[in-house]
Amino acid sequence: MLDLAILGLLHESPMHGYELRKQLSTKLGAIRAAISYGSLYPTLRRLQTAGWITEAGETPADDADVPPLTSRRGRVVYKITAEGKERFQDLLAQVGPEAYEDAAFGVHFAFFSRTEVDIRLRILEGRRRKVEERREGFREVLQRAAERLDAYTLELQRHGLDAADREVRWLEELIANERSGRTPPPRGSEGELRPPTPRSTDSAPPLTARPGPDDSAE
Amino acid sequence: MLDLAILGLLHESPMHGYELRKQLSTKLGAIRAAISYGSLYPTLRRLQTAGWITEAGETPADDADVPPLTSRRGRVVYKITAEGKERFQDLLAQVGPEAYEDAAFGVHFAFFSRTEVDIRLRILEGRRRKVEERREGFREVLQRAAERLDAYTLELQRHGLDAADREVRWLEELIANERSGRTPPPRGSEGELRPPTPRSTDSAPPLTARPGPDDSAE
DNA sequence: TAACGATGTATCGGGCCGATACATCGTCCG
DNA sequence: CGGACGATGTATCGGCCCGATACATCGTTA
Repeated sequence: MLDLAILGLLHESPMHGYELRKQLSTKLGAIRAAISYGSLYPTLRRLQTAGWITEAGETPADDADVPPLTSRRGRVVYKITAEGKERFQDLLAQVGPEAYEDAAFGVHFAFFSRTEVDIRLRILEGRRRKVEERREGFREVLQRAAERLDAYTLELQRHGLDAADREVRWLEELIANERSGRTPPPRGSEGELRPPTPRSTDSAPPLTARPGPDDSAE
Repeated sequence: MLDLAILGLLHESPMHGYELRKQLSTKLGAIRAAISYGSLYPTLRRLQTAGWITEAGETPADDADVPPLTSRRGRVVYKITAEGKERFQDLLAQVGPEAYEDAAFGVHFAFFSRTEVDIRLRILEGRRRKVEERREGFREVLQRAAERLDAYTLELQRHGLDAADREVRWLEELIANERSGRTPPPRGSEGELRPPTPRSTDSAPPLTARPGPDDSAE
């Protein structure tokens, strides 16, 4: 899961660990909290061993007189290899039930611009089914066991029901949009394809509900 | 975190592992996915070693003639000890920054009926602050870096922004309610907005946004 | 009678997190 | 001038928790 995210980012441009973490945090911020270095560095080493990425020696811009004082800085820049790109495509297209999980779904979604439209649809629909099941679970609890639970637990259930319901509707919009052929920018061109932007300053944007964690998730 | 949840459930009544897992799933369903046995059983053993819980031997209802054929079934019922109850209260009142995390917040919330009002308020406010920060993060990304991100990533950000925004409002309602002295969550006051069946078959219940998980991004 | 799904306990490998350590750099402030 | 601080940067370690797996019993269904 981290593999996919890291390969995806390095596919866009070479980077060192720290930068990688920052970009992951903003790109996947809606999905999972900032990824820990305790995950990041071991994963980088694993990817390197597997041959998906390599170190790309920082190109020190070479200065002839200053160097002796501070020994070469420890900045390690990674870049993706040809095998890494293949691996990335494999992972992208690998649509198992895990891809509908909160975090994994988010990562797949974040790289949708690099994904074929039919894969996108399969993932969105799988995710929808999963969230629908979740939602029905909440409904059942609320209808059948309401009197056996305390007020706060019930509130939590309503909370969950509403979130699931919203996410289903969000997914439905996205699915409809994909089917209509009007898909967001294919790649490389990030000119504004969304002139209307109906939600910029709005207090209550249309879509949503939270995949994360979720949660952890988690 | 699991400790708190397990002690809380066993505080209500003795139970065996399987049952514990089921109850946790419904009680915390909005927060985290079903807890794994790979977490549950080791945790139970840890709690037992610490003396917070004990085995309460299943009271086999004793039959004199049937036993020899099948050796005693392996059902292990656990019950909380006096020390366990103390521990539970300690954990409940322990309001560190961790308690504002998605999963931990959910667990604390689920046991709010056993928590003092002032603790409840502190947790709700801490959580609110945390989610507000999250929300501002999304806003900044959307305002300052919108043109550097692809359409799907942007959609994810809006998603997150909306969810965070909703959760903040949810928390605000809960906080206001706590302060008003009307301890348990309100319910019923929002009825007039949509007269027939507030949320049973309705597509859009009132509150929410999702605390759980992580995310997870699994 | 065989298959299946629910109930039930348990372990193992591995992913990921939080805490921590350490080092450099620029800036702010006394 | 010097020290504190925060951002940048790499890295490890202990531990929580998950998913997969194994195994066993029971009742229902085919």
